[in-house]
Amino acid sequence: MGRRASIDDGELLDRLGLAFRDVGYEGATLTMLSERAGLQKASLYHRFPGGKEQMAREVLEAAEAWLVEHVLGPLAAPGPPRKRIEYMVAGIDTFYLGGKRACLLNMLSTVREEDGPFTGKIAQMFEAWIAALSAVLVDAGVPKKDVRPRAERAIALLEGSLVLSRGTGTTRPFRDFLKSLPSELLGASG
Amino acid sequence: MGRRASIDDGELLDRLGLAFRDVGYEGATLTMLSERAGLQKASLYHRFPGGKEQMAREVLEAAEAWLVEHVLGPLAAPGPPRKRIEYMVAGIDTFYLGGKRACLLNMLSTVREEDGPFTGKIAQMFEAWIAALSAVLVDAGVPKKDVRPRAERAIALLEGSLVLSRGTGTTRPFRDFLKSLPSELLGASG
DNA sequence: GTCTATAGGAAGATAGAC
DNA sequence: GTCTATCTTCCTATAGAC
Repeated sequence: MGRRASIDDGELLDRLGLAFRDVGYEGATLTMLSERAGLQKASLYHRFPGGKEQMAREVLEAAEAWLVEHVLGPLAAPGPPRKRIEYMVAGIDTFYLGGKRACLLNMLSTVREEDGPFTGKIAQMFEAWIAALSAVLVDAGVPKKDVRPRAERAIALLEGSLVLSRGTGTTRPFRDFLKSLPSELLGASG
Repeated sequence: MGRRASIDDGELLDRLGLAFRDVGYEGATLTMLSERAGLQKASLYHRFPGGKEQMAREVLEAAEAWLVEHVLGPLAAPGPPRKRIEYMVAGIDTFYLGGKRACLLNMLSTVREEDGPFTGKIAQMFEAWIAALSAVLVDAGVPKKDVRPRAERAIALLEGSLVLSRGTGTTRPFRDFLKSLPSELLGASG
């Protein structure tokens, strides 16, 4: 066994994730990642032999695990649809720091090549989220043909409100979106 | 007078703009910009002594001019609100190539520093767009308190549908958004 | 496991001929 | 105005001590 790590894997991936979400994949330099992680570059390479790409991949996988546990899981749990959605809303608020942090899926879509190393996983995560929302809407008795469009619209509003919050320098678009999300999903009467 | 340019300024800014929208500011290398422009690096520097940052700034200014002419102008023109909105929809469809191209405002928000060189202009363009939409909604008789939120929501949906289209590898979210936009703005009865 | 130091290469930017 | 060739800086990645 080697020496104890000065920072545990979860905290490390958190910090790297915040960095990628601030400046994107290409914008994140090893020097910056090293500073935000509190580790020297060589130490990062010790933990991520695959370099920056591996860091981003593991960050994305950690985000996926988070999504499953705090969003997809609760959405699929038993209970009234409204409660499940409210639970998701709380999770989203935490994850995006009230609108102060961008979405990793958006920031990692900017990678150079046509089909970057994250394209597949990103599409998969969007699909899983939309599917989980759709299931709740079905349970809530939303008409079949409205289900998928409404779920997609909710995700688009989430992404867009984050873009707009970032672009205008205020978190209000995101906060307004979160407040309206339950009725957005369940219907204006909600 | 020097020699004739092998490509006019408008076309040049178009090509650079498409490049930035594909891979973002940090992701766009001078080599790539040179290839997509059809000019050598030194030629780009001749036209943009300020380098990559100046290129992006001028691209952003060109986008602003486009926005004013094809979106804000028509929105402010006389005529029935629905017609003005339909005109804007056509403009948006063209500009984003039916959902195949990302939004410059989103892609340039990823710049390194807290307050990057484009932050101010980006906020300004978002604000101008929201204001122009708000004016139309007022003309359409939308209740005062609903106007601004609804305009903001439309812009968020635009941005988000582009993110989702890019992330899932299909233009359907964007196309669905465009189709629903008029009634989104004018009310479900629209 | 973390560090300092450095290699190797790509990126932004410039010089000077045509 | 555009080009080829080059410079310099920054970035990714590695070597090797502790």
